[in-house]
Amino acid sequence: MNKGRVTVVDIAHAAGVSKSTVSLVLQGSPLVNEATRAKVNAVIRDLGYVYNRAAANLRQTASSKIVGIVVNDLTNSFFAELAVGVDMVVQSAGYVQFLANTAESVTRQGEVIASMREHGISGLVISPARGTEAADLKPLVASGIPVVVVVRNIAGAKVSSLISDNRAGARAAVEHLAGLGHRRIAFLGGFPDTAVFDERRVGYREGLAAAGLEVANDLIAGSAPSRAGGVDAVQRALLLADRPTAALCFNDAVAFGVCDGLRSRRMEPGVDFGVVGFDDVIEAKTAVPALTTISVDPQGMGQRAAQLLMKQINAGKPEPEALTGAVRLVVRQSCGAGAKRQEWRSAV
Amino acid sequence: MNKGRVTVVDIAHAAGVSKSTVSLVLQGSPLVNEATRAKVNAVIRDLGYVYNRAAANLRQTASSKIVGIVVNDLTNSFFAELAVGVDMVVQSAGYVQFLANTAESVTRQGEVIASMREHGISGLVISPARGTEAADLKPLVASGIPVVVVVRNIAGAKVSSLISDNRAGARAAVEHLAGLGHRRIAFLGGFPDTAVFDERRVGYREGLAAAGLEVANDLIAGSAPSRAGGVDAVQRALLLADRPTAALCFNDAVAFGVCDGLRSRRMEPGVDFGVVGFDDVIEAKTAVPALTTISVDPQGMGQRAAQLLMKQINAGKPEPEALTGAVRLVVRQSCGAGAKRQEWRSAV
DNA sequence: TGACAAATTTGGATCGATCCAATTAAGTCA
DNA sequence: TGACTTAATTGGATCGATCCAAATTTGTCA
Repeated sequence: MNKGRVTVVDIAHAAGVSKSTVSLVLQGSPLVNEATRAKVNAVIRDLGYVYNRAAANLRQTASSKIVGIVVNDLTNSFFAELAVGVDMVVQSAGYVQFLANTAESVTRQGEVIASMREHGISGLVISPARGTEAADLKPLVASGIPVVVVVRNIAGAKVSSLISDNRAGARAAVEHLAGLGHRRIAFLGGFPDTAVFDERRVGYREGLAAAGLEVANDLIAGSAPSRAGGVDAVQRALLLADRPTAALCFNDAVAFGVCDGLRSRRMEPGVDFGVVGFDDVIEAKTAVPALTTISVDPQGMGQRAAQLLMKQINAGKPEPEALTGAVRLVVRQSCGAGAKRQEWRSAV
Repeated sequence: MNKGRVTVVDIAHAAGVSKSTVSLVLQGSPLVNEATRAKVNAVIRDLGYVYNRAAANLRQTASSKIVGIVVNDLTNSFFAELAVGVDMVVQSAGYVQFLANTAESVTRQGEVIASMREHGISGLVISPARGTEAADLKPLVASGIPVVVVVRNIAGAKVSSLISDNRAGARAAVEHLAGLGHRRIAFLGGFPDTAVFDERRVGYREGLAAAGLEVANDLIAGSAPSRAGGVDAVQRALLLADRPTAALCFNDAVAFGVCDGLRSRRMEPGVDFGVVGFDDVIEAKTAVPALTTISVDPQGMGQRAAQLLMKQINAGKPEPEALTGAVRLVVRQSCGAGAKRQEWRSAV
């Protein structure tokens, strides 16, 4: 008994052919006679044979049919959806994915990438942890494995990237709020030392400038990019002498927190204060009030990233491409667009 | 050039030793002399050698250091956190995880399990898709691979399971609401054809009985187990002649939807209507009002499931165990416990 | 029927790391 | 120094599937 494991040799023996023939059947070669093919397939089914990919991949000509996906925070539904998008494409291409969560730890990220390399991934989609540098991906890229960076860019890394158009999105949001009559528009939440924060802040400023509004630094209040952070940020903003009447939030989680914070001060989002989020997570649509936000479609983004990766894997030699994901403003209730026109003044 | 790939033989040649010695160094054997070990390690670093796990696993004595995790809906943050919990344990045990999302498709689930088998996983944690039968896992268990089923049980499958104590949780929630003075308590949301729904409904009935309340079937309103489903379910419940004044919801997502639905009818959750969720997802704590719910701790559950799996992998022969996860009632605002005592009557 | 082409089948070498038995080097002691 | 133990190293076989060149069978036509 070979530990219960059935191999090509066992199949060959039982079917009365050579292992080479069995191998040809396995890969659906047209060289093999229909009658033998049928017989071999029957034996395969009878013996409960399981193909051993690891053994096949040993030949250097073969590729592993495994891709890695590394995300910085899977508990954030944005990234969970991103992973689902990748999974969909990867699965239908006959690949499987190694998924690892780094929880924003560059150390752990290094470990999982090393482990994935040892397991022979043929490509990697990564949403890097905060503080990731080009050097962290260097060995991977050097060995010719295609890498697609999503969501957060890494300066100087010679890899493909798929980043959503944060600047244009933020700008559109601010212009929309200005169009509704708001004069004091805050930018709430997010860690100021990240590239994404930077891009959105630039867009925020552009939007203000385009609307002929003054840019005041006290209207920018960073925080953790979470619901709790949003509560915190809006509370600080409301302490200002000259209060904002609306806010663009770093992301949807922050925006929900801002709504919570407003309510705890007896202000109703979309009525007493305009709120715009960023990302358009699934809950944005069904929340009350429904969240006006910049739609990024994380699942679609995951799909595009995976498609790009697949293209590069098949191409053999990866040619870095930098794509930007289109974003669009989705107007719902939280910005107050439906409410009757009024002058937005700081309530006392 | 071997396609740039560095192997043990290359290392051996460069270090002036045999491949056997290199292999011993790789596995940290005490048999090798310190001086040679140092030299070999230096060469390994210099040449940028990457260990090839697939090749090593080819020997039948070795195990793959890969586990699979299959979830039915990764976009649901409950399962995303479960996956994170599994990932934590698995990573620190030096394993990597194949993660696949089935989106409740039994067909896809079958495909991914087959694919994982071909890649030689040494264990599987699975939250099965709706409609999964014992037969779907049969070949896997037959080949001696440990399987841990989480969240949803599969009748008749000879595998280990880790299911949270749905009955006790639901019962505690209902007794709590009854203790607050509620007489008409609804059970909202969830698909009625699932085991989890069944268990929670049993607990709901037990709770009503224990409080001496009548069990009325019209107070049970199923729906999709999502935020949108919650909105829908509460709206139907409020159309009843004899309206409920509180509800136990199938899960937290439904509970949030119920809050949304109440607000859209100008009722405030925790004031005009008592709401209790199930699962205790991260947002439950920070939502406004904070959600009273049954805490299941999905991340901890993932960890326990992974630990159980690891134990079985190391044990060699998997001995099926059925564990139930403890749950506890977390009282926050949405149930109205903080509000001043009053008679709960159906508001007109 | 023999010569030749086309269709099938096959043994052996190969991928990269591990394991075993066997060999060599170093150390100990009478 | 020789006999012996202990430490360190090594060649070859092995895992399971693939690939190649070579062998075998079948088919075609003069």
